[in-house]
Amino acid sequence: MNPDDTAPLPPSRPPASRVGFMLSQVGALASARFAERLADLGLQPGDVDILHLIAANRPMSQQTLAGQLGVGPSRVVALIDKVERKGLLVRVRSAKDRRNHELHLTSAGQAVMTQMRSIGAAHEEDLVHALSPIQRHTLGELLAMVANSHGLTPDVHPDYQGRTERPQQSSGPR
Amino acid sequence: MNPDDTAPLPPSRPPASRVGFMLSQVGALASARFAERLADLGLQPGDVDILHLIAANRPMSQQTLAGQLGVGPSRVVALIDKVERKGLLVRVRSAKDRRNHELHLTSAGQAVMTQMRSIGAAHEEDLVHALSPIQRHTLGELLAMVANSHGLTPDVHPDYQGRTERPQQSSGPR
DNA sequence: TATTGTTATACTCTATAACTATA
DNA sequence: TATAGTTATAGAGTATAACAATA
Repeated sequence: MNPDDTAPLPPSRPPASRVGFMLSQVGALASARFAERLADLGLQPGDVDILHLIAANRPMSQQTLAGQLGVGPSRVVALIDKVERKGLLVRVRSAKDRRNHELHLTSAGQAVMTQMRSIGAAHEEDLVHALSPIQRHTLGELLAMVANSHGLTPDVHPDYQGRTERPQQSSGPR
Repeated sequence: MNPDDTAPLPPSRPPASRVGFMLSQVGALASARFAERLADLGLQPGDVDILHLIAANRPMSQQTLAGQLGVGPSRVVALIDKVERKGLLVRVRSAKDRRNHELHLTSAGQAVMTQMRSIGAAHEEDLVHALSPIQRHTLGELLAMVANSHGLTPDVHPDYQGRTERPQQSSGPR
């Protein structure tokens, strides 16, 4: 099947009028499937965001992390406790300012980030296994156009911000 | 720009290798934007699921609704209380079996469902405004292929089921 | 006095289990 | 005894405010 074919589709799935719903639906599937793969590594989705942020900007203070995540400092305490208990990061008192906790990835934390790249590839393959390479490319390009037009950046997932306002998760239109 | 062009993309957005992340990202955006529009009508995303289910299969008992939503009967009580307080549905004792509550949409509830169709169209237009009609069609077709290949049905959004297992919402891979 | 991180408190959401009224 | 719906209870998650250590 050629995705560029402009011939009308069978009425079971009206295409253009339900893109919003399908995006919401397939996006939720993608999130859920990825969460399952993370669980195999003993990780939760929120853990990944924290590890990525620290890896990209280390060492990082808890205040800075709170700002990046869009949550209050008190919540960061529990969030970090959890990941630290898994041995993926450590808090070290800053020598320059002893109020400050520097967050560092452990070697186990770095190993996990390497593992995540391979489960990401497997996730990708599972998700779009029904599409040909050209179709995958096309889908990626169209999604990037939509993402860019709404100011979504390639690296930031708006999960934490969305959790601030209720209701945070939604169905799409029917 | 032609989405079928197989030429390599600029490296800022590797297309095929990050479709999973972008699906999760754009899907979350679609859900959040739709939730905003619902809020203008005084509705929350969960309300919509309930109204749709009752509209499709009325009258409905609370037990049946609980089964469809994948939640326990006690939770349905609060869920329905909220929508009933908004005047969109009513509970009526069944004459045949007086233990049973039949759930019916009110005329206000039916009016809301009509309104939802128009906000759905506006939502759609906002979401994919950056795409040409042909590109929207292509995106819809590709998403439908992905959805069908994973057994997603055109009318059911897996939100409630996902809430059962923790963590329910997730980031995508980076 | 201001700032970093922590703890205390209250509030919401949800699941499980007891309860009632019907059958 | 079994079933539909309700209420009671307990646990998790999170936001706000009070607090201790450091600057």
